[in-house]
This record gives sequence, C-alpha cells and structure tokens, in this order.
Amino acid sequence: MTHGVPVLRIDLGSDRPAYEQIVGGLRALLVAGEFASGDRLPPVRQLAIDLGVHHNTVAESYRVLEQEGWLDLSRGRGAIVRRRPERKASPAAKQEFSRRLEELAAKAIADGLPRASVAEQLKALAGRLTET
Amino acid sequence: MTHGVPVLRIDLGSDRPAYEQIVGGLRALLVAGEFASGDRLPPVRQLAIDLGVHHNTVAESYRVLEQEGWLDLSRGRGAIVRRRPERKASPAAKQEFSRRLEELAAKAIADGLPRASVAEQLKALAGRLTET
DNA sequence: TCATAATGTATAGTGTCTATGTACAATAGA
DNA sequence: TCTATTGTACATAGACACTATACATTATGA
Repeated sequence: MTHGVPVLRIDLGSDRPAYEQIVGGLRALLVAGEFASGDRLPPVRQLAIDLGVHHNTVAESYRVLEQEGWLDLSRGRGAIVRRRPERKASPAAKQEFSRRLEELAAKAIADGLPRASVAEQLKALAGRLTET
Repeated sequence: MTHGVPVLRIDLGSDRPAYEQIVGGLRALLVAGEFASGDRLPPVRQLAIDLGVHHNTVAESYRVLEQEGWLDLSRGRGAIVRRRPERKASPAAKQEFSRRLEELAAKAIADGLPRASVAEQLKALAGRLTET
C-alpha cells in the first residue's frame, strides 16, 4: 500500500489533453533518468486517482510511451521501465524542435514574461543539460 | 495581385492542428516584430491557399490572435496588425512555460537530438532574445 | 493447487474539437 | 452604384479525448 509522493502532476483545467500532459511529464522524468531500468510505474488505476482522470486515460499514455520504447506493458505485471536504445535524430525532428521552441518562447513573451526572464530559463535549462 | 513570399509555412502531415500551427507561427512573427502596427495580414483565402487549408481554418486562427489583442478584424478591410499593450505575466504563465520547455527539450532528446545540440539551440535563442 | 486480487486491455458511448462547404454581410474601389 | 474583396455564420462530417464497463492475464497467498 505504498502511496508515496505522486510521480507527476497535471493541470486538468488546461486545454491540453490530459493524456498528452501525462506522456510529456513522464517522458521528461524518463529522459532525466528518474527511473532505472526495471522500475515499475504506478498502476494505471493508482496514477489515475492521483491525477483525477480515468484509468483508461493513463493506460493510453502508457501505450504511447511503450510505443516510444520506454515501457514494457503487460497485464498483471504492470508498466516496467525499459532500457531504451538511443535513436538517431531525423532532420525533421531537429527542425520540429527548433520551430516549437521559437513558438513556445514567443507565447511566453506574449503572455507577459520579460524576454530576459525567458532567456534566463533557456540558459538555465541549457546548463542543466550540459552539466556532468 | 501581390503574391510575394508566403508569410508562413505549416506541416499538414503533423498531428498538430493546422489552425494551432498558424496561430503559433504568426504569433512568433508578431512577437519578433516582423509586422508593424497597421500592416495587413494576407486575406484568409490567400493564406489558406498558400497553406493548403480551408479559409475558415485561417479565419479561426485570426480570431484567436484577435482575442489575444494582436489583430483588428473586419469584413472588407481585412486583418490589421494592432499595437498591443504589454501584459503582466501571471505566475501560472511562468510555470506553464517552464513545464512546457522541459517537456519540449525532453522530447527532442528522446527523438535522438544530442543534449549538447539541444542546449546549443536553447542558448542561441536566449542570445537572440537578449540582443539589442 | 486454487481462489482472489491486481493489473493492463478491449469496446462502446458521449461530448468536444477540427476542418470543410456553402451562403451571407460589410467594406473598398472603379 | 455595381462589383470584387474580405471576414463571418452555420451546418456537417470525421476524428479525438475521456469515460464506463467488462474482460484477460499475471501475481499472490491460503
């Protein structure tokens, strides 16, 4: 009955689909190395309760991550984190990232964040990515 | 009959809604100061043809930008860029940006972009935002 | 072993969103 | 005024997001 700290939080009021927020949040944790290979993610029903959504919504998210190679899913056993082979970036992926990044920053500035503040966050993340 | 360079390009194959890509792309241009107050955006039908979508789809995008204060819309006259009062960033906006940024970077890395490359792009954008 | 709980999966239903087709209304320009 | 230009309104089709419910598989422990 481990009901420790929820792995994740989402914004139900957001116009962004819940399953997408879940995928994005978990992927970020996975990329950050927060889970070791063999670790088990919470059961869909448990995470669903924590987040306030239906368990099928969590299941859908898990399936996306399985598709991406992050998870092994099976009934009865759960969602197990997998060692995932590095993949080679497509040129499209790089361009997509570039575009989305620009749009995201523009949105933040449009929302009133000072450019300096946005730049600061960008540099901070860049630093976190290159350290070690 | 000015049919100069298209203002914008979108990816019709993307799972991202076309109108959202249009909004995001135009907003980025607006934030970058590519349009002066009083400039006219292309008529919905013209841009629709350039992008390969229905004119109502472009119209929906224009309406979003009008809602955000970027445009003045009216029949017969077109979509005119407006001077837009700066707004004060809500705490939620800052947190939202932070979260989205992390997820975006994680997605890029998951797609195979080297962390160094992602960091590079982040720093490059930060530089562009702070110059001048 | 066997019953039961735990866990992911399948399917159907409902409401919303996205994009389009078509017709309409307001403005500009000759 | 007449016509072209431009944004708008509304209906429709299809896809999508989320939920309810039942099912299949695996683990657990008596």
